Amino acid sequence: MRRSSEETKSEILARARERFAADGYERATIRAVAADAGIDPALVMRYFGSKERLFAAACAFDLQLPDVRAVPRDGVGAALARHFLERWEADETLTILLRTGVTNPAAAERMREVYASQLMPAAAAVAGDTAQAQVRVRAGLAATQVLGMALCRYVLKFPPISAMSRDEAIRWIAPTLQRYLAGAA
Amino acid sequence: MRRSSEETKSEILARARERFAADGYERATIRAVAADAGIDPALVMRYFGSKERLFAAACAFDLQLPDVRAVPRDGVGAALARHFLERWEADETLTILLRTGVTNPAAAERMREVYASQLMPAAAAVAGDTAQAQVRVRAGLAATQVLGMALCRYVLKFPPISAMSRDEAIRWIAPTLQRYLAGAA
DNA sequence: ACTGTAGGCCAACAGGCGTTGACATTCCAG
DNA sequence: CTGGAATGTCAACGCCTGTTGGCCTACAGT
Repeated sequence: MRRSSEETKSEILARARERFAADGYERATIRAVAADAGIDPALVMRYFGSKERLFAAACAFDLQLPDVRAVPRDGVGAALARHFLERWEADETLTILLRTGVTNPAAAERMREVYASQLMPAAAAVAGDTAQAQVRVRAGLAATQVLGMALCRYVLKFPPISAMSRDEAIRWIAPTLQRYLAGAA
Repeated sequence: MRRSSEETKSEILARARERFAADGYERATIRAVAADAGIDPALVMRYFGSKERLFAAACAFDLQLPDVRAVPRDGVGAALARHFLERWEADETLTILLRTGVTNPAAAERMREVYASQLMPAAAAVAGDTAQAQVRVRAGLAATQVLGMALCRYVLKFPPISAMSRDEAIRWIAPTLQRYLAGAA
């Protein structure tokens, strides 16, 4: 009995996050996660039940969006751009979602949930009393630019995009987000 | 001897494209492709040598970008937006690249090649005599918006984005592409 | 000191995968 | 009519996967 149950459990979770983020769902194997954690694969099953449930635990996720009503209306684009890039680099959860969401239906569903429950309300706060349908479109458009930037920068690693500084990336996409969220229709 | 060698070969290729586009690289199995084509898996190997070479054949790809010098300078954003969406819906090759590029290094490399050899020249033509590094950044930024739109619309299927008409999508992202390619730095 | 239990390991399973080589069938050339 | 390519099938291989059940082993409570 080396470690406490909770310690091993969180160790497994940490290694699983790394693997899912690096390899995607299919290529991230339970055996590899177990090897990274220095334990037997059977233990992973004991603690998480199945690969699918391990995955679900690994991508529990909060965007942690700030209250957009606290920033000046013409600064929401820049504020969101900065927040997203920082959030992306803070831990690997968003990379997991992006890498796995493209082939794994459950992960894609999770991304739609994050969009609906976390991004939508922020867009609604910016929009004020605009029609609901219009707000959903605007939030979706913001998602296309944010996810596209993340895809090219962190996953596909397009040289000019992954090489540019965070501030420069923010400077470029902030006006785009500003227009999508608060600009003319 | 039912069909000619070339017929079956292209039948295999067509079914392989469908599978790769729908499932990504790992989940698209040679056995499934063969079953779709109504033949034996061994035949796929005979004609393509390995799964990797089948994949390479399946994503041979030409963006078919129009000559941007033929469109007015303030219309390049709209022209490219329209071209990309039409190109995306014309066949499944771009979806293959996007679905597999996220987990498969070879596919990611292929995407970087497409960016460098096909998108870059177009951006250079728009930019005129701007510095090369600046052009690469601008082409990369355009890629973030185009790929982000495709990701949300065709792969993740974010409801408001996948439901909007092609023209509406073009109307929204055209100004973004315009600014990235030809706007102020 | 003894025992129950929690933490961990081992070996094996059933199934799917890419890949291979030997065999069958069909067609065309001589 | 016959032989040899061309086209296609079959069965099996070795490997890796998620998953399971039984077996250790070290600690905690009495």
